Amino acid sequence: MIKNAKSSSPFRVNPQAVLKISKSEHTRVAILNSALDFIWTHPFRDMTVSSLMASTGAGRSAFYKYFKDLHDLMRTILVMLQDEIFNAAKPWISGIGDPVVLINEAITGLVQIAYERGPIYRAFTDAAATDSHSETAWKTFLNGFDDAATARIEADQEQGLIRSFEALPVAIALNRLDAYTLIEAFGQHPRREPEPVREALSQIWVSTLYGSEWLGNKSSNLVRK
Amino acid sequence: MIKNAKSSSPFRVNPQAVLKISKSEHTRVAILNSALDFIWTHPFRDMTVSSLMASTGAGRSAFYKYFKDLHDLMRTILVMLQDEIFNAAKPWISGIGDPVVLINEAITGLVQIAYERGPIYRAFTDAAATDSHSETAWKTFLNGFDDAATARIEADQEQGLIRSFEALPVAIALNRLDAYTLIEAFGQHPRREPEPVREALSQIWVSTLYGSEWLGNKSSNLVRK
DNA sequence: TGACAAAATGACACTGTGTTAATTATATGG
DNA sequence: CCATATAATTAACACAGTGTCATTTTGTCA
Repeated sequence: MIKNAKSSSPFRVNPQAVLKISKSEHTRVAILNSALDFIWTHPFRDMTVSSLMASTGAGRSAFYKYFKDLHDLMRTILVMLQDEIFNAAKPWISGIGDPVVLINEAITGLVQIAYERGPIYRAFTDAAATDSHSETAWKTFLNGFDDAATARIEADQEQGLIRSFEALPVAIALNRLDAYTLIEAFGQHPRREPEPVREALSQIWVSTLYGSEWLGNKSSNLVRK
Repeated sequence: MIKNAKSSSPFRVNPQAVLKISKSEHTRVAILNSALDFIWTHPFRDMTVSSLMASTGAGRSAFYKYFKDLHDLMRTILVMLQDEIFNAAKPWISGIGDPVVLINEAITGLVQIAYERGPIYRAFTDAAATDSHSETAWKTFLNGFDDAATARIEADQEQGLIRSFEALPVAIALNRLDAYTLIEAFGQHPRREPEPVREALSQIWVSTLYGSEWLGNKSSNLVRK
C-alpha cells in the first residue's frame, strides 16, 4: 500500500478502465505497479518478493503464480518499455533528410525518455549483473540499437555522408556511451540536469559521424539523396 | 585447489618470495588469489564465500577474519588495480606534445589493460550493482578519470586546441564510453578482438575533442605551447 | 617447555528463496 | 440460486548462503 505522487513511478500499468478484469489480471497488474513504484525509489538490490507483495494485499507466495522470479518480472517490464525507446531513436535510424538534424532529434528523445524512466533502466542493468537471463535480455536490447545504428552508418557511408570506417565497433561504442551515460545521469535520484547531458551526447555523435564542422545549432546542408 | 594456467587470472598477488610471511598474511593472499582466479572464469554473481575458501584450504568462516564480506574483498582488489590503469591514461592526462598522439597512446594503454584484466573490471561493476559500498567505490574510481579528463580538456581549451564547450559533461560521457565499451568487449570470455575496439574509441575521442580532420594515422600538428 | 596471542573452526540464528499440498474464492451453467 | 469445476491463495517446508561467537587449535618466543 501507501503510495503518494512523489514516490511512485510516473509509469504505471493501466488497469484497463476497471472493466472486465479477472482477479488474476488484477493481481498481475498490481505486482507490476508495485515493482515500478519500488524501483522508482529504491535500488533493485533491495527488492525482495515480500517487499513487493506487501503492497499488493496478497501473500508472498502468490507472486510465483505470476512470475518465475524477480528477474522474470524485470524482463517483463523491459519488454513493456522497449517500443517506447526504440521509437525515440527512430528519427535518425530511419528518417530522411539532414542527418545532423535527425540525430539531434533522436538524442533529444532518448534523453527525454531516460530522464522519465531512468531508475527503471538502471534497475535493468542491476538485474543483468545478478542473473544470466536478465543479462541476455539486456544484451539483446542493446544489440537492437547496435544493429540499427550500424545499418544507418553504413547507409550514410554509401551516400558519402560519413567517411569510410568499420561501422559496427563505432556503433557499439556510441550506444554504450548513450546507455551508460544516461543511466548514470538519470538512474537514481536526484537526477542530473538533462540539458548538459543532451549537449554532450549530441556533440560526440555528430562530430564522430559527420564531422565537427556541423556542431552548433545551425542546420547542416548534408542531405540524403 | 586445482588451478591450471588456462583458468587462472594472469594477475595474481605475489606471495613475496615466500620469505617472512606470517600465516595470517599467507591466508590473506591465498584468498585474494582465489578470488582473482574465480573471477577470471566465473561471473561475480556465482562467487560465494565457501566457493572461495574451498581453494584456500581454510574453512569458510576464516574468511571473515580477513574481509568484512565479498564486497569488501572486491574493493580491496579495485584499490590494488587502480594505479595500473591510471598510469595507462596518464600520457594524455598530463603529457606534453601533440595531443592527438598522446590520446592515442592513452587509449592504446587503456585497451591493453582492459584486455588483460577485463573480467576483473567486469566483476567490479557487477559488485557495484549489488552493494552500496562497492557502488560508491566504483563511482569514486570513475570520478578520478572524470576530473582528470575535465582538467585536460579545459587546459587545451585555454590553449585554443579544443573549441569551447562545457568540459565536465563531455568528459563524463567519454569516460563512460570507454569504461562500458571496454568492459563489454573484454569483461568475459571469449573476449572481442582489441584492435577494432581501439580504433573506434580513438576515432570518437579524437573527432570529439580535436576534430575529425586529425583522424587517420598521420600525426597532427597541434602542439601545446 | 610453557604460556600467550593469533588463527581457525563448528554450531547457530537469520534472511530470503522457491515448492507443494491443502484450502479458499470465483464464475458459470443448470 | 446452487453445485461444482477451476483458479487463486496460503501456510509450511526445505534449502542456500550469510555473518557471529564461543571454543579449540596452532604458532611463537621467552
